[in-house]
Amino acid sequence: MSDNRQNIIDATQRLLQTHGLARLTTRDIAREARVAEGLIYHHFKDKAELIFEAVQIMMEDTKNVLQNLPLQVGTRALSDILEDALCTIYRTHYEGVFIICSIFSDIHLHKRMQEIMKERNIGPRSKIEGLSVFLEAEQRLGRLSKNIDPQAAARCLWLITIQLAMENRLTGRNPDETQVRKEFRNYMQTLMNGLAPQPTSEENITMKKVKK
Amino acid sequence: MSDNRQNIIDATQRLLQTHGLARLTTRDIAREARVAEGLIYHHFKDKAELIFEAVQIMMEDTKNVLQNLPLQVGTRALSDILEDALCTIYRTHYEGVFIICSIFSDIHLHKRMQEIMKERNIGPRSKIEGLSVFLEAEQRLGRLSKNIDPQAAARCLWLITIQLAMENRLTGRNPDETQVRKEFRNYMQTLMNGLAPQPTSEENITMKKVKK
Amino acid sequence: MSDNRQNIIDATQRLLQTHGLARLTTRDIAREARVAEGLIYHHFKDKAELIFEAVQIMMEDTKNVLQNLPLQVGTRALSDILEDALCTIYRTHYEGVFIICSIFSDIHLHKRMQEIMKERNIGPRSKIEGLSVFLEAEQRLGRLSKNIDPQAAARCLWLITIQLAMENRLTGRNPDETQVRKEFRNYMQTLMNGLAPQPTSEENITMKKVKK
Amino acid sequence: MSDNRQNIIDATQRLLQTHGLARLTTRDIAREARVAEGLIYHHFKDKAELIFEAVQIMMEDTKNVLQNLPLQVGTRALSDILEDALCTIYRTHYEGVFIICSIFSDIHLHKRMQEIMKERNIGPRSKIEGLSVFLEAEQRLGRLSKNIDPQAAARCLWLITIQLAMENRLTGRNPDETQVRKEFRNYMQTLMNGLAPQPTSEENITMKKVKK
DNA sequence: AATGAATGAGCTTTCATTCAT
DNA sequence: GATGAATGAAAGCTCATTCAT
Repeated sequence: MSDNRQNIIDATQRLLQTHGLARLTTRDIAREARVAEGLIYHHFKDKAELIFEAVQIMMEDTKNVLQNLPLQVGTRALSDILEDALCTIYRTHYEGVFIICSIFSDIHLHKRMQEIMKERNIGPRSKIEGLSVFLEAEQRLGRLSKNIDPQAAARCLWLITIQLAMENRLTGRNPDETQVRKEFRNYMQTLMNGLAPQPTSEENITMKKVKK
Repeated sequence: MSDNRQNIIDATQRLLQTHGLARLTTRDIAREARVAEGLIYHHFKDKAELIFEAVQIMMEDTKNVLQNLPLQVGTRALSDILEDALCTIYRTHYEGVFIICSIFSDIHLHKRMQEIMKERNIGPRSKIEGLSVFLEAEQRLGRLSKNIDPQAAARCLWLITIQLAMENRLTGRNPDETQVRKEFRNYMQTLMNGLAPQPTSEENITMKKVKK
Repeated sequence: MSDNRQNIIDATQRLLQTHGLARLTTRDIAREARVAEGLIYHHFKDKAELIFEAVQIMMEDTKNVLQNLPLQVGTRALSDILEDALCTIYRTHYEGVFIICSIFSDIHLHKRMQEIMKERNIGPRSKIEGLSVFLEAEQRLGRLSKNIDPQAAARCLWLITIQLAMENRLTGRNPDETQVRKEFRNYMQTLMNGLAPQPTSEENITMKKVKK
Repeated sequence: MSDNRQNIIDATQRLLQTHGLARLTTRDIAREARVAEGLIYHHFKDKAELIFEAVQIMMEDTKNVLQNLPLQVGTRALSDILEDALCTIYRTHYEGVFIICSIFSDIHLHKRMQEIMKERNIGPRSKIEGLSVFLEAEQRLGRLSKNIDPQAAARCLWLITIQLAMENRLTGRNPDETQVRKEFRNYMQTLMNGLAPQPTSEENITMKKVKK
């Protein structure tokens, strides 16, 4: 006894993640879900409704994952926590990048999604929020510079994961977590030290380097 | 006497911005350009090449700004130069984000685009290159920290503008230039100072602030 | 209750024989079979696969005759067995020469056909094989010269029927079976005796003639 | 000063020989002839007329080549003369096989060609005639078995070259003359000795073998 | 005579959707 | 609920032909 409605939604999600919306056909969905093509129209009014359902569920999932992130404030070395967080965000985006792009490619879909996102408060802002709150807390603990704006910082970190996820997805690579982690460390070094020239003596820089 | 090649490109741009890629058909393009459908294939090898051409022209502004960036090394306050550049990039991407994402949402189209880019020796990197070269020069002038990797920094700046463009599009907002500029300044401050807490005395920070 | 798959194949055969491949369109096939054009692609991967299927069925007779040939080894006069077989091959090829040549006239189609044959492990050789095996058996029985290469001989016989079919089609003639049979006998005599002058006495030749 | 009319015909012939009729476009012809596409319609009523002209000229050429063959009766070793002749026929067919097949693929073209061939007495029969006459003469000289029918023999030889030409053209191979010659010798051995078992003593066979 | 941009009908193929079973 | 054969509109693309220059 299988819940075919759910099967179809799951199959749609899987195909959206791996192949995108542009070439997503009802035939492929039916094959992936191991049901007849006609059954789709028994459970959903049309293809658009099915896609809409699938995307919505994916977005809720992503939101939940990210909102549970900042429970770890002060528990471990900051860089470790951040790395973990970024890896989670990376994974989420690696899975969702095709969908996000797809929504932009269809003005109809885009408009409807905008409405939904407003209603349910799902959106990039709301997701970054979790990271931002976490950084603010760490800042209060003195583990982050008092000069930075936590929101802006959260965004910078956020962006890097998106970029990496898109690049890897589109080039067909799927590096394992250790590799991803290594790349993040590289970017984070730049972000932590800042772009501005250091006004202090040479020792300072050396010290920093030693620290890491 | 009409240049139909240009007509077709213009029509494509118009339709991309108003309806998105998903609903873009050669039939519609021909109708919009008031030419026969077959003419498209006289001037372009296939639909992908036409889209490529349209996107290239849309990105012209960004290209020009970034290629001319190295000429401004050391001319004005670093933050001013960067702000101007980022604003232009932002604007172009705000206009074009629909189209760029669309291409990413269709694996077939994306592959064909990469082929065309190879044929013509154009790469997405080439745009960031200008920014990267500029940052390196500024670094040599001592206006940027010696600890940063100019390439990584260029990427961070680049990403921020794209992300901002996407986010505003996704949420349906269209802030005017002063607002955009303000937001950039916020990000850049974070990037310049770095996330890490300053190990030196309070004066240091004050000095930095004064400098800007 | 109609088997539309078969309808489509039948319609294809009819159109191939009456109009040739050059003017064969999927539209016409669908109309002839009284089905929707799209149905063709439900039952066949592409137009080439449909044509392949149609040709296969047309060649069925030849296949059966040749595969059953080894069962007749030594049962009747060798020349009778061969004549029967060649007549069937002739007939099939007279019907099918248009189509076979058509496939050779389109490089794309020809390549696709070879792909399909590879997929299904079918080869044109396999038909000649039956003839070749038969000749080898007869050779062991002493009813064929020990000096000949059964494969080369099989090929010669095979070619003669095809050539005759092509020539008659090309010149617009359609001789009845007795005429065809007579012509084959003529060829076979030449093949059996060989072109080389007989080095032995006159009696020899007389003996041969008596034998047949 | 160039005769563009002839240029176009020549280009058409070249393309027909190498690529066949099925994908022959006026655009390709114009490019091959280095003229504008429109010029074709200045010199020929339509594409069909051009093709017709080109094919006709090719057929006349072939006819001439083959009718001059049997002037060498008795001049050299029989096998040498035959080998030379077969090589010429082979070459002609290697060049013409696509055309022959193409004519079969279009019933319209086929019917018109049939008419023309009748009018001008060009056809496979008339071409084989030359070979047949030659064999008859050699038979009278005692260099061929008195038992064979020269016409049937001519056909057998003829067929072999066609078959080899088709096979090589379609598999994309173009073996040089020595290779072709070697293969012919193999077939000719079978044809010369005949398929029938040798009724004479064992020595005879040995003698034959020694002879070769 | 020569050009090549422009036309538009027609091609193969795709795919969301329907419907008899 | 479930199937999958069947539909037909529309997609990208080809190509013989025309025509202003």
